[in-house]
Amino acid sequence: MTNVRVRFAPSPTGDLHIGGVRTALFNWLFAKNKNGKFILRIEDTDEARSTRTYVKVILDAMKWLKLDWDEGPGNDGNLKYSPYYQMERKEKGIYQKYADELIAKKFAYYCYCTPEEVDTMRKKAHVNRIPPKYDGRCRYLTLEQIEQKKKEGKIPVIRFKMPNTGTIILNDIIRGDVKFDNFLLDDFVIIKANGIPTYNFACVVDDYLMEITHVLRGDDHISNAPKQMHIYNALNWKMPEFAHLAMILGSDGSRLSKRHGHMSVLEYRKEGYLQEALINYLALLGWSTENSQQVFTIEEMKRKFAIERCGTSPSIFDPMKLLWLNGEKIRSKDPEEIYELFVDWINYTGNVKLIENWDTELLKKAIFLERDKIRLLKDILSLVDFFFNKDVDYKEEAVQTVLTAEKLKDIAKIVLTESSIRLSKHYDFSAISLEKYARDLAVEKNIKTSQVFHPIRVAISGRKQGPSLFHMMEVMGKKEVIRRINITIDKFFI
RNA sequence: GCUGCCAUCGUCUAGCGGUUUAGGACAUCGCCCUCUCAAGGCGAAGAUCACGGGUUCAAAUCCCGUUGGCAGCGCCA
Repeated sequence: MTNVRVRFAPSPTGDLHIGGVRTALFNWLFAKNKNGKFILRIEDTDEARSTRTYVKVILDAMKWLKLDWDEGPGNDGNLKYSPYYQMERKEKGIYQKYADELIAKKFAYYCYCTPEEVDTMRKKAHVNRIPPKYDGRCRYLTLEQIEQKKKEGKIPVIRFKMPNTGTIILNDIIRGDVKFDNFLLDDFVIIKANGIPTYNFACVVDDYLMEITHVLRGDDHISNAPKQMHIYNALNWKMPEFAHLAMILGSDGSRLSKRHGHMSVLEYRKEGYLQEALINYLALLGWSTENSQQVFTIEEMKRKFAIERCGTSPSIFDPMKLLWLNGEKIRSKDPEEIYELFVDWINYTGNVKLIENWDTELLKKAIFLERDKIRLLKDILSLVDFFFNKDVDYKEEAVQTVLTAEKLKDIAKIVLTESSIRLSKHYDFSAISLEKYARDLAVEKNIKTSQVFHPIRVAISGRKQGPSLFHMMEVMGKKEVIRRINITIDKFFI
C-alpha cells in the first residue's frame, strides 16, 4: 500500500472549535497509526472572512493540542507540495489551469448569470417542490452570445457541467456505499467571478496534487462528495478514499453551537483543561475499542486507533465527562508536572500577578495535598490560596456552623485556646502527636475528636474543607498555625 | 420542500445471528474508608435494544416499511 497522506484543512474564518479539533484529531491519529503524513492546509479562499489573525489562532491551537503537522504552514520542506495556503496556490495559477482544462474538455463552462438570477431559480424550484439547482441556461451559449455578454461588461463564473442522468456511488470507509442521483446535483461554481476557486474545486485540486490518500471529514460534507468525485473523474484523477465521521452535537441534539457552551478550543484552554484530556475525550466521541476503554495515553491512542471502528451515529458532547477526564489526567501526574502545567496556564491567562508572591516550594506541597480535588487547572487557585494569604478569609458558612453556633461556641473557644497553648508548648506537628493531642483533649473535655479538628481547620484556613489537619499544619508550619489560631480567638471570642 | 445520513441506559459506547438475566464509562443514589472535602473501594437504580412487519430453529444483530432526529441544498468552507 502506498504511504498514507491525510490532511486537515481549516478555513481561517474563526477560532478552532470542537468539531474542527475532532476532524483534525482523527486525521492525525489515522496518520500516526499508519505511519503516514499529516498535512495542514489553510483554505483561505473566502476573501471576505479569512484573516491572518485566525490563521495564527488556529496554528497556535494546533500546537497547544500537540497535533503536529508533517507539512504545512511553517513547515513546507517538501517543495513538491507547497505552498499550503490556497490563496498562495491561486496566485500561482494552479486552479485556473485545471479549470481551463475542464472548459477545453467541455466539462465546464462560463456562466454569466447574476447571483440574483440564480437565487430566483432556486426559490422557484423550492416552490415547485423540485430539487433546487442552477438550471444550466449558460451551458450552451453561442460564441455570439458570449461576445454580447462580454460587451455588456459581465464577468463570468465557471461552472462544472453535471451529468443529467445516472448515479454516482461513494464507497465510504465508514458508511459503505452511498448512492447519489446525478440529476439532483447542481452545475456548481468552480471559479468565482473574482477568479478565486470555490471550496469543492480547490479541495479536489489540492488533494490530488498533494497526493492525499484518505479524506476523513465531518458527515456534513457527505453531500459534497459526489460533486468532488465528478471532478476527479472529469480530470481523470485517481480518487482518495473517503471516510465521513458522524457529527458531534450539542446537548439538545442539534449542531454544536455557541449556545451549547464553549465552542472554541481556546476557551477550554482558558478554563484549565489539559490538552490530553480534550484529545482523549474527543477520541471517545465516534471511536471505540472492543473493550470500551475510556482513558488512553496519547501513545496508546495512536497505537489503537482504527478508522474501521468509527461509528456512524452522531454523538452529543458531554461536558461532565470531559471534566471527569480532566481530573483523571491531573490525578495521574506528579505534583511537579501539575505545577508546571499550572504555571503554563497562569501565564497563558495573563494572571501571573495572582501568584507572584507565592512560594514555589510551598505551592508544590499544597498542590500535592489537594491534587485529588483538582478538576481544572484554575481550581488550584481557590484550593490552595489560603496557604499564601496572610489574612485568613473566613467563609461565612464555616464560621457560623463551626465556631459561633450557639451550641458549639463554648467548645470551640476552649479548643482553640487550649490548642494555642498546648500546640506551641507540648506537641510537635507529626501525625502521631497531633492525633494524640486531639484524643487527649477530646477525652478531657468529653467531646469527639472531630470537634477538636474542625474549629482548628476553620481557624487556620477559614473553610470547612481542606487537606487533613496534620498535612495542612505540616505544610504551613507551627508558627503560622499558632498565629492564625490566636488571630481567630481574638476575632471571634474576645 | 428536495436529497442524504442516523436510531442500544439521561449521555458516550460494547455488541457483527445462538456465549446476553444486553457489558463498560460519565452523571445520579447508597454503603465503606475518614478530622472535613475529595480521591479510592463496594453496591444500587437506570435500556420493552425507536416502532411495525418479515427472513431464520434462533435477531439488538440480516431485509423491508413507518416514525423521529440530524445534516446538506451559496459566486461559504
